[in-house]
Amino acid sequence: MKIVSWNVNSVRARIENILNYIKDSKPDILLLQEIKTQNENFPSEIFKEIGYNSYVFGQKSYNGVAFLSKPKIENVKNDFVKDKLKQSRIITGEISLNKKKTKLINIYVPNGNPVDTEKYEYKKNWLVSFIKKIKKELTTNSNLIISGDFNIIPEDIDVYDCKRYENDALFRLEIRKKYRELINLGFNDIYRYFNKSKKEYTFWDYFSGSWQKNYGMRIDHFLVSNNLLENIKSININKKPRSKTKPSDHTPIELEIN
DNA sequence: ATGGCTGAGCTACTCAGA
Repeated sequence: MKIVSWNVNSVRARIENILNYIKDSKPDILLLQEIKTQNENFPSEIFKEIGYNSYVFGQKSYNGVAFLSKPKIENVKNDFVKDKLKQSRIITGEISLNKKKTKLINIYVPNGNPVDTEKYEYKKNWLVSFIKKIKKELTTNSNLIISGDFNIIPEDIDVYDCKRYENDALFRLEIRKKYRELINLGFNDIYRYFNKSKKEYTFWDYFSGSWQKNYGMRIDHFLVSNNLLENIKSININKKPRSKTKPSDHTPIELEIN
């Protein structure tokens, strides 16, 4: 089973790129973030035509997350954490992996910049609530996949210039510690697990030739619970979509799991 | 290099992204 996470930066502006990507990479399940549209304007019919069910938690203009899936996803919910600002940042559902009932958790973590503002506090509090809920979830379910745009650079090697980002909301030690705290509940950062020292990124901003200069960062992740580690076949950052015309600023990260 | 580039909503310009 191929499960992919991709922050598309607007599903409607990106529709051609998404369809081309699906044709090329044939994911079974796509976790989308930043769809930037309400449920009623999500192009579900277009995806239906190529064999994908849509499960959407949209929002006007900003945020919004969704699943596109060939297999049915059960028990889809958008209330995993209570969002204080009522932003659409999380959608969960259940699939079966090798007879293990598995919860898929698709997240779009707040950016948090600028630091020392209410935006930063919102990110921090969002992560605190999320970790608390994951801890609770683990008491009844050991098969969890958390994936999406975390807006967290885990380590120095995950950004082109760590000095420049040390006081940024994506890289501040306080935020990275939240990431470690989450992992320490019993997860692995699957990209880093299979690539101990490789420098690869999932995001390059649109400014001043960042893509061409490879000024990027690794902020989109797959955290898989220890119980599912034996099921994993591979993980891959697919840079091709970022090189196309009218790209998202993020590129897909692809997990193969049995 | 706190700039510059892109999308939504809307139709001039602001907000948000990271």
